[in-house]
Amino acid sequence: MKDRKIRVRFAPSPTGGLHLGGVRTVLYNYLFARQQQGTFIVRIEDTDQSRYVPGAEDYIFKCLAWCGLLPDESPLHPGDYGPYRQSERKPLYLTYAEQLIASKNAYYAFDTAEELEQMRNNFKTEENPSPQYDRHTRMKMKNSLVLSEAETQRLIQLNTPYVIRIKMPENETISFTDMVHGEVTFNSSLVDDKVLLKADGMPTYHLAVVVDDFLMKITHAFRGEEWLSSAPVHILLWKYLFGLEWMPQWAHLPLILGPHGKLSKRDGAKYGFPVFAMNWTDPKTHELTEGFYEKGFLPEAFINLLAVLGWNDGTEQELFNMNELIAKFSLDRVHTSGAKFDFEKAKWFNQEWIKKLPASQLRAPVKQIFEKKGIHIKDDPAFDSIVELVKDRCTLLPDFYTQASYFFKTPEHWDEAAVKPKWTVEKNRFFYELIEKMNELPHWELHEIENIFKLLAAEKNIKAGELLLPFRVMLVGGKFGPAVFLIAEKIGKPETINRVSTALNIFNA
RNA sequence: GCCGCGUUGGUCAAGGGGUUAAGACGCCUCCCUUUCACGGAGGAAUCACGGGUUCGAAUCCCGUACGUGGUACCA
Repeated sequence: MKDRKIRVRFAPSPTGGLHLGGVRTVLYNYLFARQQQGTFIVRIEDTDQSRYVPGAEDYIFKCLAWCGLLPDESPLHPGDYGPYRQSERKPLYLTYAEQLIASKNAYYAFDTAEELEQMRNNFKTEENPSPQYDRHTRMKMKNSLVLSEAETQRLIQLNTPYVIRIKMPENETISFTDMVHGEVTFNSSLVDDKVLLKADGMPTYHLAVVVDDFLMKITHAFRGEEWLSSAPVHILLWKYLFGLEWMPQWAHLPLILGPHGKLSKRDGAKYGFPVFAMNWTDPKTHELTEGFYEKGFLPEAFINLLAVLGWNDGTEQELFNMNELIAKFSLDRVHTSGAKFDFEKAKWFNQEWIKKLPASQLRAPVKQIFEKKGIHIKDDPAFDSIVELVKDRCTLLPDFYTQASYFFKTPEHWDEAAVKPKWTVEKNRFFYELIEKMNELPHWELHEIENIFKLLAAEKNIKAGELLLPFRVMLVGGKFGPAVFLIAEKIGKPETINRVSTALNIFNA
């Protein structure tokens, strides 16, 4: 790889939701690009027309926007290396595939799907349950290696569907230095003759990545570890087509695992945690997979938790903002082993970020939750002070609703079980008299309220502590929330009196 | 089956020949708090196994086991 401007790319296939692991790959790309003053590109790998899913591409960009990981070049903001969708680059690939045929590193294959299946069945043994199209079998198939030149040309003239396959060399050692794994070695004899160009004229991933990474001048290529096994194919393609000195440096990132093996949508549904960045509804099955956004995560927290799932800076620091990540991220501290995703820890990150951010930054998303529940916020400064008051009690954004909705509306149910067992006629009388005292109170202010409350309690010879919990349940509905007199002050005199008398009816029923 | 990559508490992890093997999440106990949280103090729990190399191995080497990915005209 020559010395040149850093260019990295995230290359998603628009076939569905954007997975946790996908976002982390984007993130590492982004951090690396920003740190190295490079360019971050998004290229859409839509070469499989049978897997085209409408809406998936828009969805991906929506997720990136929410995460704050916007690319410098993409189909939406093209740079000088477009088009940025592989489907729009289709004519390019044939040229390169034919170049490989000319150099005898690839060949035409005319086998039908049925013939391939037959081959696999014929050669299947106990030791080899999945025979490959490789040096053992290719001479028994229908391809330009066994057919005469004339016959090959004739079939092509006849519009016989064909694919172009790479011809893997025999017994060559292929190795490269991966930025996270170090030296990785393969024997070419063990790799099959992968299809490079499909019968519909579209390239497979293998051809497309190599061609596009070259044409787009990619210098560093990050991808999931599931690609490591096909690295030898890509390395050979680089060697045959463009020269190894132009090949990007590879970084194969460790997988993110679920509770039992690879993390899947199913795990999310089963264990009740999101696996996609944002909600995704499959347009065919209408199946909804939950997203971190809708679950109530802050993008800051989502980015933070993803960054440290497979990387750390070597210190005890766990909370990082984007700028710190850009400054501190380094590939040589990315782990080699997969990490199990722990939703409990993920929630902790969100809670930390809620505590960390000022109310002014929490306001917009929290407000949105209230609006959805039918509570319209008019007074932003007042709302901010309430957000500030309850944020220590919230781990996910919707918690703000349960923790603060009583500031805006009368509770619908009361935790009677917390009060009733210790309810007495004396307490009952206390609260009736409290209503009167509150009514007479000229200045509705925290300390004044507390004062009359305590004086009355002393007068009635009841410990204030005995009365505080019932009072709280009357105002809040349950035994939670900040200081009870503060709540009374905030909701105002008429509403406090209203809630006390409403609750009294219920406690006495 | 074959090939690749991995393996430090339940989970995320630091440590890369000599350490009482950090820290975080979660769990438990206590303190703070007339609620719930926040905060604070403590606790239980670990180097997959077997062989080497070495005065000494979590750390290096080799096996084994296990996990994981690949083995598609999917990415």
